[in-house]
Amino acid sequence: MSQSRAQQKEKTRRVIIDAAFHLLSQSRSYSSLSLREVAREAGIAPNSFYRHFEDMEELGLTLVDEGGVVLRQLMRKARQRIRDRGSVIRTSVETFMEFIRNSPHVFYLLLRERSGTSLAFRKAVSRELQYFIVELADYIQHTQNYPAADAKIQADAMVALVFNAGIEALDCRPAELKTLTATTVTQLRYIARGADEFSKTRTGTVST
Amino acid sequence: MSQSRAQQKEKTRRVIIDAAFHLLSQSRSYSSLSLREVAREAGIAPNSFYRHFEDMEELGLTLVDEGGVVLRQLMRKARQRIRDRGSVIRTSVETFMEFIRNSPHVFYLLLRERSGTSLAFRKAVSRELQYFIVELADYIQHTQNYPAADAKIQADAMVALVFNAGIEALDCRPAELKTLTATTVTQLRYIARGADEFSKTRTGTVST
DNA sequence: TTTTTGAGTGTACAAGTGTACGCTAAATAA
DNA sequence: TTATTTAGCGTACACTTGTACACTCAAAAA
Repeated sequence: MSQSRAQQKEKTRRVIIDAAFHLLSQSRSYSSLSLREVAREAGIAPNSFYRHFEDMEELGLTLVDEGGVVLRQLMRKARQRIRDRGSVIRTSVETFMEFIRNSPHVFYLLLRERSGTSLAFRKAVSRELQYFIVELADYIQHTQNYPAADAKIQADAMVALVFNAGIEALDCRPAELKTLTATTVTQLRYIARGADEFSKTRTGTVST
Repeated sequence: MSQSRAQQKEKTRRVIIDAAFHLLSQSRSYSSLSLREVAREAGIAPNSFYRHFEDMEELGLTLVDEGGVVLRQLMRKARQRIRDRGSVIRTSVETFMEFIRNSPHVFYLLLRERSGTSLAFRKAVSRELQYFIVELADYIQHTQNYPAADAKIQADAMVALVFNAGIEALDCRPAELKTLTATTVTQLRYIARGADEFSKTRTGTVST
């Protein structure tokens, strides 16, 4: 039992992280959380917080990283499903909607900090989203045989639309969610189809 | 001078509103503003605030309304420009980018409160954006001769993408802004083209 | 004229905040 | 064994917050 000290510390760290995630909700953004509040929720003294994090910003960035892990797990799951039953677009959108329902706290965090007041946060979230975009762009590039740049633009648009749908999903009753999903699927199809047509029609220059 | 009393009140109200807008910035969201801070910026006593607004939420909703006015002015301007020199998509995107540069405070507000913690705010911003979407859908419907529902879906996607570009524009150096604009224009073209193709190919049912 | 109204002020208070400082006690090192 | 390290705590302090209350004094009403 030569590392029980470090183990205990790691455990407390987890408690703090979980407490912070738990406090996030539709009516509570990360920036509105106070250090004392997180400490209270974690069941530790306010000062103990500093044994684990420099300040709230450092904790926040840790949360974003953890959120990124959840996102990548989601991505893997989606890939698996696509292999199982085809239909890239519908499967992706449905998997994402499921994610929002299952891990709303993570989604709140990423969504809000993406356009939040802290540059460090914005960068961190942006970096996590890039994984998604790059991966999707790769997929498009290889299955559709597009130039990498075009695939990236397309993937970027698709992720933006899915995220946008996520925002609307927050205030949706379950019934409306189906419509929203269908709408989003249609929008992604427009993009896929449009990009496809452009790649066929590729003329030298395009007029304004 | 029989209404100088009401005039003075209106004037102070404006000072408060302007003070609040002035405090908004890339590093300052509305929800992080305190009543005292706004009062300080406006040069009035904290208590005087209550002579004009019930609480900070009421002031915030007023700001969103005023932001909506700015947006609609923008829309009118864009329509004029389109009439002058064609090219709907490029003109719209450029006008919007200009708006972000000229009225960043308004954009910060709408952007953040759209996915913020207050339902009232989310609804208010959503309502303002609907003007945009409906107007754009109308345009598409009439110039392209689409069913209203399809046009709405298309317009919705376009506004989402332009807004998304706006988020990225916030952390852009002017040089990158040109690339971003070009990318966004391409994305909107994908949608326009994709929707067009779908409307042509309209078969009975579409498989998953 | 006198009376009433109401925008704006100053004081005050309870509640919450971040964090500095010094301590305890248990795990680890010597 | 003894000495050192360190996670966690309690107290304390200076600060900000929202807002209740009692006032002023000029404009509007009577």
